[in-house]
Amino acid sequence: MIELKDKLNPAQLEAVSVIDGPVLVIAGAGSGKTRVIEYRVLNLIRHNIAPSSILLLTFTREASRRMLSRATQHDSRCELVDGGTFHSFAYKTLKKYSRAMGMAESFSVIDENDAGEAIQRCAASMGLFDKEKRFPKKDTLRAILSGCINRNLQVAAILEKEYPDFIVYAPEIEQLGKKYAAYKLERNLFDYDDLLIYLKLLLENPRIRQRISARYRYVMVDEYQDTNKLQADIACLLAHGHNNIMVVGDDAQSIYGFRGASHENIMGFPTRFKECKIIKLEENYRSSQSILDLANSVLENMRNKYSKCLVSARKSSGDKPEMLFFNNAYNEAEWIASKIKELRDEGVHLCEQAVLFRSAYISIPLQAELSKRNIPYRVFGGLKFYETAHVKDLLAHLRVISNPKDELSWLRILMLIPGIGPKTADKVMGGISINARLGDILDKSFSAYDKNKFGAGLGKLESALKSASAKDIGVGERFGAALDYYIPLLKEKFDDWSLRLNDLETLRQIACRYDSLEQLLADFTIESPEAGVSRVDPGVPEDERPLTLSTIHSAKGLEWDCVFVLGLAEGVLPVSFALDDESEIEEEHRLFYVAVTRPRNNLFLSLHHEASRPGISQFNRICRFIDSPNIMARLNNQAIFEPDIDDDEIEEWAGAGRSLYSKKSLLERASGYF
DNA sequence: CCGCGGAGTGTTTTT
DNA sequence: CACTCCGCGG
Repeated sequence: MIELKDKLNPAQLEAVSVIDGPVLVIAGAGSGKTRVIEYRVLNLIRHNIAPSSILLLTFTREASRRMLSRATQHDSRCELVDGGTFHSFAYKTLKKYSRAMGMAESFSVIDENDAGEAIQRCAASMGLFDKEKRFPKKDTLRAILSGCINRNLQVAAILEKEYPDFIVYAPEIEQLGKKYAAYKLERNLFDYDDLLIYLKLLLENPRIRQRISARYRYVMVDEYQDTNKLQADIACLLAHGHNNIMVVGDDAQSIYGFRGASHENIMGFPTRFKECKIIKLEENYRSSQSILDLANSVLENMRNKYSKCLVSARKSSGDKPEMLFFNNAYNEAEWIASKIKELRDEGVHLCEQAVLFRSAYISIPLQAELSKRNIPYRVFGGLKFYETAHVKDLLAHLRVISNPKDELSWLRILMLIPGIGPKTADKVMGGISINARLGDILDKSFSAYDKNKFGAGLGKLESALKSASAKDIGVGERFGAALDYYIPLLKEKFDDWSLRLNDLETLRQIACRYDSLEQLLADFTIESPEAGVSRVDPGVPEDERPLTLSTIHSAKGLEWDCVFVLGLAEGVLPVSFALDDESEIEEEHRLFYVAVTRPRNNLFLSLHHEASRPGISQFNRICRFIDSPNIMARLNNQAIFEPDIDDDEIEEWAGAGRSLYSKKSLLERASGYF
């Protein structure tokens, strides 16, 4: 039996030992936050609290899985703890109470793309695009409406702040929001925001709330600094009956402001729960003192003063972080790839190294270089597997089986049929009464078009959907039926169909593991699996696991021995869109802080002079968060890499379409004299 | 009315 | 580059 006091420092032990009542844990980077949650779960269970009455809400499913699997190693009962993201918890709970709420029993969760599509249809039906051609586009409309919900603001307030050009359209956009809400309800569609809205609504009913909070007697929320108003309300409602709520977070690591996260949540927690115990964890177990010195200097430079100073628990000060400058993205990629190899040869496994960046596109030259050198890697963040066209196409066929009212998926699959475009799809859709059952739709609505030129295509779809929706077959078989039908269309639609077919085969393997089609579809939207790799397989030995490439956002809460942060130039980090807004710059600054606090031993910061992409301006100045004396003093080597190149190499560059400067940057420089 | 090709536009971070 | 929008030929 593990003695908690042997494993924890006094502050951690205090947090872990609390059984009842509200607790706020302010946990600096690397201060053992994960450890606190892990042992607190264990401690609760040792006090004979039923594991199933503990609820652990985290930001990613991966995070909750990680914490629970560690706790489970100490005590197998920990496996029964309920956990997940706010969105997945909302889905699960709403599913259970949907009838009580007066909604359909089964519903589909739609992603942002589909949400945009739905909004466009609503706006079009209201004639909003006819009157004014300057009316915002669907993605902007979606962002505005979602902003209202996640930031708890009126349409006019969002417009004023973010889209001043569109202020005149406030009344129309408000109407659109109502129309869109009705559209989704009629068709059993929930977008990400609806999951939270309706969960909150559910919890506002006293009887249901009592029931749910009796079920979850102990609530824990990780990364509380990144919750928005709606999520904080949900957490508080859950704790309403018993006040047994522990929230853990670090205001200096708040990086989801764009999604409505508000530091007021974590700051206001003691006001919301008057008896709340506040525990601060400041001792850092992760990084060497040299890295922490840098991190502390970063904190010092922030406008918002975070009362924090990380102290290393480790003895040696370690290597100073390095700052590297490169002429172009290719030099940078080459250098990093060879350094990674070098470190691996010195015994740092690839899985103990990571490369972090602000935006996914920054990593593309590096990905090419890694592939060239046969260094295996995994990419987190950026484009999602389930968002690719072929995956969405295939899933749409399954979605209409699961929810025949899903107009968006119907339109998608109808338009795949040769000869059917938007107009015809709409017409066929009109024949599909939104109250109809799948069998009726297939039997009645489709046969009307037998004589049309696309009748044969429709017929094939009909029989495919019939076999995919047959009774008493497994999810894998349904998937297979849809895939058989889709393959010819896939080949027709994409030149690179064989790669895409591979993806779909992988997907089929995943589908086979599910008992419920609805759950499969929900998981894909709410907790997207990574491309190809479902999870880190514990069977794979450490030295064969791949390198991690990740956005800084997706790297939150994780750590590695050795971390590279690339693209540290103005306009990349901080991103160009943030440059004229002080609070957004602050968030970029915190993002930089998150990045530098990931490594245990080695940190390499780098930038290249030319970020050339069509349509994007050039960024040549070093990131402002580094460009200050107290930061520079913490960095080593500041070497400027301008490797000698010979004529052959210049030839090679020209052949590969590379150049030192883009046309645009040449022009900028030339005109800079005037 | 479909679907193709060309022009034009705007590029973040995540559930 | 990737995506949308527009105009034209079939």
